[in-house]
Amino acid sequence: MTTASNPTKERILSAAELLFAETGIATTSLRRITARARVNLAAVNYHFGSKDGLIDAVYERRLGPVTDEWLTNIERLERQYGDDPAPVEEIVEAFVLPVARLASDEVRGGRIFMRLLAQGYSEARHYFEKLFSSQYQHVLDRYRQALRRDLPDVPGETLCWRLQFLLGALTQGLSGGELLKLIEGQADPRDTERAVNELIPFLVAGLKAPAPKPAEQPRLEPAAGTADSEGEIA
Amino acid sequence: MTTASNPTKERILSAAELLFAETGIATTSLRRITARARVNLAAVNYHFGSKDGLIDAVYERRLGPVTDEWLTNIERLERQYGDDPAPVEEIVEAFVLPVARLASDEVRGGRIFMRLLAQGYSEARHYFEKLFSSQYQHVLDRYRQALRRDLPDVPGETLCWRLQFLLGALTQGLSGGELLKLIEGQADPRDTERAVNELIPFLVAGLKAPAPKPAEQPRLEPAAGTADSEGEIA
DNA sequence: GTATGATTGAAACATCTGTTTGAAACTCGC
DNA sequence: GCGAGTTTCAAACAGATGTTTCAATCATAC
Repeated sequence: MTTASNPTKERILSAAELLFAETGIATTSLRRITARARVNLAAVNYHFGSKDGLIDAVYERRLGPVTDEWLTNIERLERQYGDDPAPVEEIVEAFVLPVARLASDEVRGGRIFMRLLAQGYSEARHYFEKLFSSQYQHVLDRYRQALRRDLPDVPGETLCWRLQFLLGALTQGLSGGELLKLIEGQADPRDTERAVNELIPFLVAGLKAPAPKPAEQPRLEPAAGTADSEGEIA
Repeated sequence: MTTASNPTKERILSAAELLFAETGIATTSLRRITARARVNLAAVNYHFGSKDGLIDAVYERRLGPVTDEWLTNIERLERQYGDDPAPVEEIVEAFVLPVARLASDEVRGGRIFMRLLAQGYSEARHYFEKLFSSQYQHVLDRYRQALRRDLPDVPGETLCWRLQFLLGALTQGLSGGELLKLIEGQADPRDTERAVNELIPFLVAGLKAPAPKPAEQPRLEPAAGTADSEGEIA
């Protein structure tokens, strides 16, 4: 009914995903999408209601399986280890692998979507916040609690920060590595298997790091130059 | 001539930066910008030539000082330690602080720009690639080499990957933490000083992590469900 | 075959986009 | 005070955008 049985709907989704990732969501017109999908312009509004509906559908198609896998994995760990803390490595792997699997889904353009995901916070923020608070928050919290049990020396707040860093490194690392190309020609940014192999020790070590000393001295003394005050705008 | 002495130019830049960060670059019209800046519509084309010119100027205004500071810091370290390897902590701090200083520049809306930076790869990619290859690549390489000397056990490629992860965690961590809010209400995402304090141990530990074992078994066996083949689009 | 509902098609809709124009308003040296 | 150069302004420009319309086509059950 919803998938695969309806070819034009899927054609539109794939074309949209590709073009969104290539040139951004806002700058991609429905005409470019429908031309790429070899489908009539009106088909988008017919099948998805509006461009916003299409955007939602593009994200939904990919993110659903990831959430499911996240949930499956954490539940497996909880069952497996009971009240004992699961090893950090396994928790991290349980979190990273579903995303990596998405990124490595070449035939369905997974990596393209990863780039879309990395930019999601900006262009489709309202959708993300809705989606996040309804689904991911819950899952993410399970992972946080699992890590918490395993890292008694890391304060709760610090763990929150580190989860944020983890998410940043994860999306950046799996989104195809535009930056990596620029750092040096060496590593192949398309090698997801390799990316995972590199990511996990990095993240595990970061999570396990000793908690930062509370304050020391403030390191952010005001910058040297440029002291114009810049009037507010009403 | 160029800065501060020309009020409308600065007004446009600030209004554009704010709106770009709030609603994205492509979806922000010149009319919204000029209205916010209380300036005539034609002023943008008069002062910046085009919308693209304005986008460039917005990025340039913030990124110039960061690059300068990056360069200053790495040169100070090179001078200070000579042929000895500088401690990883200091290298990381020398890299993180200029960005953090930018993010904490509340009066000039630095954090807003950080969000813009985090989304920069997608919306202003062409500009970023130009800018990156002309400026950052060079600086980033100095940091990479400094770290390389200090981490002889970490293979070159692995270090490249880790630099990428570092950049991801850095932008995500300093961009105001939309995610952090959602993880849990605890930490204050606006506390840049705190973010730096948390970032540095995390990144240092990640960089120092033992190198990953080459291959093991492939961890990305194809996902369980969803086996529709998804026709290509020509 | 024919009638019913879902889908496609080409064309037009109003609106918004970045940019340009040319006249008015300034600034500043003389 | 005047006039050259810079900056502002309102108005218009051509083009692209998302959406709607309504007839044509398709599939399917009777």
